Amino acid sequence: MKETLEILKRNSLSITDSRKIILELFLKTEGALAHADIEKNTAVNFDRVTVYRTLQTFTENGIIHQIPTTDNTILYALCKDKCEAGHHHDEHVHFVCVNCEKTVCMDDVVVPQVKLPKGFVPLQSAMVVKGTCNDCKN
Amino acid sequence: MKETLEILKRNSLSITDSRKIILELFLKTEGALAHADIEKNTAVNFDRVTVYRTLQTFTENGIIHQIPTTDNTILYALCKDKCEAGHHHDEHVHFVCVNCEKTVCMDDVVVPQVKLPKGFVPLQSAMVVKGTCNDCKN
DNA sequence: TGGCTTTTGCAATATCGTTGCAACTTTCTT
DNA sequence: AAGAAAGTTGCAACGATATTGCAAAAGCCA
Repeated sequence: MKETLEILKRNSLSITDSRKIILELFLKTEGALAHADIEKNTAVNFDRVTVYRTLQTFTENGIIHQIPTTDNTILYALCKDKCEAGHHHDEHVHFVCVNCEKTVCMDDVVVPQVKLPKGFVPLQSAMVVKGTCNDCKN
Repeated sequence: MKETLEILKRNSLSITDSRKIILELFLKTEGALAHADIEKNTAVNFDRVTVYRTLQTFTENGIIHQIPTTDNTILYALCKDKCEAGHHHDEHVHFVCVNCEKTVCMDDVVVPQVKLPKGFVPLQSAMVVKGTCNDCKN
């Protein structure tokens, strides 16, 4: 995939199998991925450590971002245009479906500003909405 | 502490040492607590398993709620009046200080509604704001 | 108080994430 | 294109975190 290489080059990262394959997995996945999802993926069979380090590298370079969860896992999702420019924001809403358990990024839904008590200075906001997704609304 | 017993009774929970002491810890703590914080607390020295099970019981009964994080831990904080009535919402904003690393509940700051794409039905929202807190603003 | 129910703590196990190090790949230089 | 330098991978070991079964202990109710 051409886009994969472009992204890696743009971030001055060595082109390696694990990076290519894991990045492609993100590119063709709609929702967010947990570390376990990547390991489970049959086509990919890298060492756990490699997956951790790859995710860390991608996060540091603003290629993916982390999504907060309450179940003691970290989810990762691709950053869209804004992030890739280097200015790393993940200020869009994340949606977790209570039925199919998928997490998707709503890139078009911006996290609204809230008015904080005196003395609190906001730097970054994250928002996670739980509910029923598009595919499960029946 | 009288309030401790009231809360346990209201939820039809047996009065045990661990529940009393852990609940009191929440009542006298301003910010959120991680499992580790409770174990570290010198006055409390229960088995890890007991702490896990106590937190689980409290969560199920709407006494405390979980706060999503990106660092692979779960934070717990007391639910205020609204939750205790049985109708479990944790629809207030959580603030994480990037300096002192404390997490506090902003019970007065309500998570705003966002407009979701067609087909997505929201049930519950969580919002975490990172920044500098009241005590660290210097 | 006595008996039933619930909770606790121990032990064992599973999962998750990190670090050091040697072997290997990629990239750079000429 | 070949060798050197730099970066990456995989293994092994470790540490932290979380879960389950079961016997002992504590709480609850009559």
